[in-house]
Amino acid sequence: MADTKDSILNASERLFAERGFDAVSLRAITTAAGVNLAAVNYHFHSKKQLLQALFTRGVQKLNRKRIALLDAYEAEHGKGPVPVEKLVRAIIEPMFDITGSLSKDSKTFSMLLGRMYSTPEVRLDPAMLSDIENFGKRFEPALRRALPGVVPEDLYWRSFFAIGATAHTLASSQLLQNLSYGLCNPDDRETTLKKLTAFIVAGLKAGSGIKQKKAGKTGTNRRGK
Amino acid sequence: MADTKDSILNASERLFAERGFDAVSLRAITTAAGVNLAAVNYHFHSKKQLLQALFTRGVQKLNRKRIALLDAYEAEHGKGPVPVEKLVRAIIEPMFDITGSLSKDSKTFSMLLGRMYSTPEVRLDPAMLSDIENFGKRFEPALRRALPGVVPEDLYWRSFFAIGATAHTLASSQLLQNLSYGLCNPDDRETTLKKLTAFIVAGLKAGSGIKQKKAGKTGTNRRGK
DNA sequence: GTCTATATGGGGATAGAC
DNA sequence: GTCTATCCCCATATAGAC
Repeated sequence: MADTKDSILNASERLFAERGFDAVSLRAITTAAGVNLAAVNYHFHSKKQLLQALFTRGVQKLNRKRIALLDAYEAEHGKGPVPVEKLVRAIIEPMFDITGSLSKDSKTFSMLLGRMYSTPEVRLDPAMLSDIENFGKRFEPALRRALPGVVPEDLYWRSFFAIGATAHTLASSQLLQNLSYGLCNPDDRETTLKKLTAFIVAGLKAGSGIKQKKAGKTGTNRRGK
Repeated sequence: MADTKDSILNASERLFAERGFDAVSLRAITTAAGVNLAAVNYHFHSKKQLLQALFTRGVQKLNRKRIALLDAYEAEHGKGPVPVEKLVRAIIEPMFDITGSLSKDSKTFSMLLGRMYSTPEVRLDPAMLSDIENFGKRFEPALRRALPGVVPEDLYWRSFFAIGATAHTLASSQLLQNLSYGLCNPDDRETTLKKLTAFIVAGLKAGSGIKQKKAGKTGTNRRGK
């Protein structure tokens, strides 16, 4: 049985993901976790630091899985570059996998993660920072090799956009079902992953075949200005 | 001159965008607006409905501009389809333009809009709904024509991802500056637009038809399931 | 480590004079 | 329409017994 601390983490992960940080009171958390109200402040010192701990735990789990996938792919491809498709997959797939500790709801932390990017309450603590650095050190070179035609600046831009698409998918996938009049089913994990990966890969590769979009040649993209 | 109601709208637009809905008190709003505390409830009945009004006002402004742009592009292209690039541009560009009523800060509503998608407090009121419908009725056919190779289901998926990329850019562009160690400058509006448009267009077109994306050796795009 | 009880403060909303 | 004063609730956080 999870001890008090873990119960709190698991309950708050779910609640924050569902309702957002401000909308969830400590009372709601402790009730859901079956622990005493004062336990949160005893174990985490404050509500903010609880959120902090939550993210740190989640991001670490996440990056461990990502790097494991990358390791596998790199082994598979020997000295050649790992194709972009697989790199994107390695980064994104774990975000749709994380089960927190509740086996029934598979998307709790992912939803929370989707919210994180627009959650100013979260500050990067040292543990999380070093974790993110490790992640970057592993994936950046791999991406560079896989996309030799994309200059570093663009690689940042595009990765940033990719994060946005992913975060939005994690946080608001329900919206898609409405917008598409039921045509798209975001609860189908594998389909979602496939569509998202295809979109991101295309965006990352954009125009990397032949022409650069720098001033000079206008190529197919005529800007009427 | 802005009357009380508008002062409240403008002040709250800025504050909500900067700090988020819950983090901004009515007292902060009325102080910033230079009006009395009770004025908010007098004019908007509640804090939630203030947010509502804010979104309705913003979305209407936004869609008016978008449709005007589309009109212009369609006139320009006669009976032929408007290229995807321009459609994307017509949708996205106004989001980076909106100045609210504060001439000095150009991104207030846009940032707020970026947050909206993960803001459960917002419910679509009738005015906003009909507005969004008009928007869809104008742009959906145009997109279909511009992307004949993309099945409707995928068009929804991809538009959804595009929204995510855009929202993220609007809401957290500051993040990019850090992630890229200063290499990318998200305050440069025109560059941001160009990069974002290129990314989205590539994602929308992904694997459609023949004419684009030859990424050399990794171009093994196994389609079909 | 866990609980009860409480301190302390801020929040949204309103009543009612002007 | 605008203001003052206030109500009342609910939040986080802590003190101190067990």
